[in-house]
Amino acid sequence: MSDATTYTISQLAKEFEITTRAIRFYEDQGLLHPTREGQKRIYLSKDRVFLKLILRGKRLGFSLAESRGLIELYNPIGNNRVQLKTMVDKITNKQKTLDQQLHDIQIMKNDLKKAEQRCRLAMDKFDT
Amino acid sequence: MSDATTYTISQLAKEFEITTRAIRFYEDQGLLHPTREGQKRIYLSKDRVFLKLILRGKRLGFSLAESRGLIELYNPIGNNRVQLKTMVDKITNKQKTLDQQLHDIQIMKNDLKKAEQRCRLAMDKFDT
DNA sequence: CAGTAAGTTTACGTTAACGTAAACGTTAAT
DNA sequence: ATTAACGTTTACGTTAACGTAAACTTACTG
Repeated sequence: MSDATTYTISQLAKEFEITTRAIRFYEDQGLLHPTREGQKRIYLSKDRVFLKLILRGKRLGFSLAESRGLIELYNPIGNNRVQLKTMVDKITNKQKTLDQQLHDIQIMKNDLKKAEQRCRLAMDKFDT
Repeated sequence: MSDATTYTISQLAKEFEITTRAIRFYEDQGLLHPTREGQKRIYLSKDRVFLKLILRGKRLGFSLAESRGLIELYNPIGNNRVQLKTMVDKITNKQKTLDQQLHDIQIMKNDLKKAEQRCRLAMDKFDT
């Protein structure tokens, strides 16, 4: 499970088509925690997973703060009852927004389908 | 089809739980086109539909520019072949990003489910 | 040993999407 | 007549998420 593969900052930048600036910024915001080899940042596969999560979050319109919240759910889990309860609440909330998004997407897909049909009908008339 | 219901800016603001400032801003950006009664803005049901669309877009992380693009799909459709082709392309692109978002949501929902299970397991151990 | 390729820090600039405040005009009620 | 509730325009302020640039180090490469 503990993948020992490491990555440089430019490797990750290339793979995910983002800038190194962005990656360093995510670190500033506490989303990534690369180790150092001298001055240089070394990223573990864990960081790569988190990066994926960040970008997935961005595609869904999440802020970096929200993605940081999601990343924290990957941690070895809080110690006491209260922390666990808080965690479950956070999870439940996220699940609700995801379900809302699912619903929104269905509506939009329907609207787009209708719009597409209108276009195709109008185009057909040109071809007569 | 032509609903004659009209709305004041504060009615819409209250209904959708946004500020009047935001609504005026959307007009500035060319997303809404209320008529005027003297100085005051009067919104038709069409505007209300567009407002819904804007907020739905926001929940999915769309920019106002993107939502404006979506609104334009509701128009009486472009005149010539080229415009129609452009329109269909835009629609196809949006459909792709929506499908990508659907995929992203499935993954996230799965991750959240696992995280929730870990939490519940940890909580069960407290109750023994 | 000069060059260049990849890394670093520091810092100011930029865009989107409003928030906030000032200063003012209607209309209705007290 | 004044206060309240709602509306208007104009304009500066704010936050997030980087972009861009400068100035520098480290490592290899011809």
